[in-house]
Amino acid sequence: MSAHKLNKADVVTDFRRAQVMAAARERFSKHGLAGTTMDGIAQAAGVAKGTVYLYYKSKDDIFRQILEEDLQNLQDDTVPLISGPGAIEDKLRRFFQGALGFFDRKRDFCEHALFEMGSEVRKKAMQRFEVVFRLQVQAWETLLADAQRAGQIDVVDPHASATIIVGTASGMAKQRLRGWETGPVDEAAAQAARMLWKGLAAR
Amino acid sequence: MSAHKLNKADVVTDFRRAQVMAAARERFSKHGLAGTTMDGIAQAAGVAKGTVYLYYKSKDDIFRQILEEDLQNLQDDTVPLISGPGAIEDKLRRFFQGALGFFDRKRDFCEHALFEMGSEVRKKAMQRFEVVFRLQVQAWETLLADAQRAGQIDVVDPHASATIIVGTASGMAKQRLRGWETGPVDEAAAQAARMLWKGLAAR
Amino acid sequence: MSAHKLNKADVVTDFRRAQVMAAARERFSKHGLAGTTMDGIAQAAGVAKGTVYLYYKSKDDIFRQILEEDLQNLQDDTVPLISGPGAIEDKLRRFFQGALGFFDRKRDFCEHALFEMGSEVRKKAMQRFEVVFRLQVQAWETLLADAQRAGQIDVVDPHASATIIVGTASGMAKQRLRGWETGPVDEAAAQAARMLWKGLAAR
Amino acid sequence: MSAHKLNKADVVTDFRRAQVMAAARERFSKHGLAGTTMDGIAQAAGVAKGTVYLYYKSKDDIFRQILEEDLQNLQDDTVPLISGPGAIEDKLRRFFQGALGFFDRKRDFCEHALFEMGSEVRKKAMQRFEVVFRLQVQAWETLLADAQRAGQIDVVDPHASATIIVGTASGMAKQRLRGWETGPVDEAAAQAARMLWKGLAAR
DNA sequence: AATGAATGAGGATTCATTCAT
DNA sequence: CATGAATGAATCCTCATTCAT
Repeated sequence: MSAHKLNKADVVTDFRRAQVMAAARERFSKHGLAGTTMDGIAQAAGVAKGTVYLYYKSKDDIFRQILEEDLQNLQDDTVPLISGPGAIEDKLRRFFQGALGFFDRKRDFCEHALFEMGSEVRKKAMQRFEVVFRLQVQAWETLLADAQRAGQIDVVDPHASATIIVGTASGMAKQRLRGWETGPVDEAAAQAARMLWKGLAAR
Repeated sequence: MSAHKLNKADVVTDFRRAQVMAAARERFSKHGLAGTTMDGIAQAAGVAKGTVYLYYKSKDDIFRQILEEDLQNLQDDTVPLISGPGAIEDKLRRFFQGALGFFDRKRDFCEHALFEMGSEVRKKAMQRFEVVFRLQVQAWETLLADAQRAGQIDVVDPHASATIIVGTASGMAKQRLRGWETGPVDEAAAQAARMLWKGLAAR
Repeated sequence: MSAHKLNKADVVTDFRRAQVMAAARERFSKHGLAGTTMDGIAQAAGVAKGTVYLYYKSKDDIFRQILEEDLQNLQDDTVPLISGPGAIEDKLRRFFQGALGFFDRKRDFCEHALFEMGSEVRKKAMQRFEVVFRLQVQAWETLLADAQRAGQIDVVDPHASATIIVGTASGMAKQRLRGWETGPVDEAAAQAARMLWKGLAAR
Repeated sequence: MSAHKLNKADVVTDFRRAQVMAAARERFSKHGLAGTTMDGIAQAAGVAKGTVYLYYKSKDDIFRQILEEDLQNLQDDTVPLISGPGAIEDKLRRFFQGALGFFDRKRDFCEHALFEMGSEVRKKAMQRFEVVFRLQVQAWETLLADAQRAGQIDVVDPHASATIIVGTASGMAKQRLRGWETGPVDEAAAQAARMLWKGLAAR
């Protein structure tokens, strides 16, 4: 009875939070963390500056929450499929699609935000980032070790290979983030997957 | 013997510039661009605030010069060896060594600095970064195309492969930058080189 | 009754602007443009430094607005009466009253401010000043030329005479500004008017 | 033996002082008091900054001395001729020539400097200015009173008339200083003299 | 005497945060 | 709940002056 009952106050609260978050995302994307002002966020959100503080403790608080949301998305877009069903080569391709696609979508925000925070915030953010990274590596490592035992591939060091896979995805994502490579995500993902698969499968 | 005769003033100037730059590097590494104050730099350098301005025009100026120095190093550490003599597999290994080693050495500074600048500075820095990136990709692409023609390897798309090589190096560097992977540089480089080489050489 | 209905915000804004402007006027008068600090203005206005910036963009902005207000006053006090109705001798007297009286009232501010601004501001201010000057000369010139045609006076060069009238007023104003002459405005105006009138009317 | 014997040190000292003063005059003219830096003066003088301090105590000191020199010139150009021999109308003309010509020559410097100083310096400068002013008025007043007694003219109040004469000169000088009037000095002086003379001589 | 590197006080401006309405 | 005026700490940069060489 209570779990799904949202009273008007809750609805308004959710709406305001989303409204502010969207505005903040836009400003962070355009001007970076330091370059974004609470005035700017409030203005973009169409509310008064004081109102922002009703929903978020501070500028850092907003930033942290945007980051958390995005990293959760990245995790969801890349980790589950590794341990799911399917051929390894296929998973490789879909993994690259997920990672590259994510950063393609978040381009503007990531360009500024991922590395621009004060030491406190950055530490937290990096810890959260590390979680996603480790989950990705772990999932690949498990998969590769299993495949190795099953004689499907011949890798000496599953962990190192997993690290390389994840590193490649992240490095390619950065290139696309900067606009240095601009081809379609699917094609880039396919080529990376093919090349790494050959590297893994070759005797 | 006379061409490089430095008078005392020059020596002092060089010394001060280095002194300030070292101090700035330390502060940028610890606190990021926005978090570093000119007061802090001056204090760390053991000089008065005004003295810093005798050697650098502004905070951004210091930052830019550190960046330029570092990126030139990165370029020197990675590009020439690709077009130099040697076997491809060997070059792959040395390329990864250069890139990973560079970021290992610059860890603290890079952690903050590479992406944290105001939009003006960032734009410039990114352009400079892009130059190094393109030089790396270009060198690999040429090498791969040549090897392809010589029948040494079988790559469908030299540009895509070059991009993947460079992306892998950068992605692995970031992992090490963050401290998520900490093994010896040479080993990581060797494994990445071996895997990519198999991916390239496999029929 | 409704057209000029001011809501409370407007009233407060007007009050603050006036409050800051009055404080600034006082400081500029006492310490000149360069010698006046925003801290000083804020303190004199009894508000925080940041508050000053809510109402004026910069120190120069405040200065410019004070100047504009004063110059508009000077213009209103001297130009209209010249082309209005009345005898020339009477207009001369009232013109001197207007000009001398104006500077008597603004003594402190003018003492510093009229000439003390940075080259940018000064240029603008001088252009505005020139406008008032030209309006005064023009008005006198027209009047004298008309009177000449009507045979009331005998001036060879209406422009030169107009320039002398305006110059005399400004020169006498400066003397009073500096406190070098201190008699009543009306008397000084009357004497100048009488002397110039004799100079104009004499055959 | 000692009065006219300048040893080498004195010559150098005089040379340096003049060198610095000329440089300072140029900078003050171009950039105003606040806008002129000791660096700029030293550079323009072709000496090191420290050297400037060997010859002048401070920036204000330089400024004061330039001012003193100029005001002495103004005095010499205007006061003696009033009490010298000649017809009043002629003296009027030469007085205007002296005053207007002086400011024509010093245009650049005066434009900035006369009113731009900090309260201490200004006070001193204005006192010195007042001396010249009073000398001018006094000289005219004496002359007019004498002429009055001699029945040459008919002025009710010699002091007021003297004040007007001096005020007119100063006001016209300012107009020319600003570039609002640009005709030849002699012509402007002649016209002003003629008009004031008619004002004085008319019954 | 001459130098110019070093100093550091001083000032304009920004902006996250608070709080009275 | 919402507002936005007010705050003032924080920071970059300038430049007159000093002093060791």
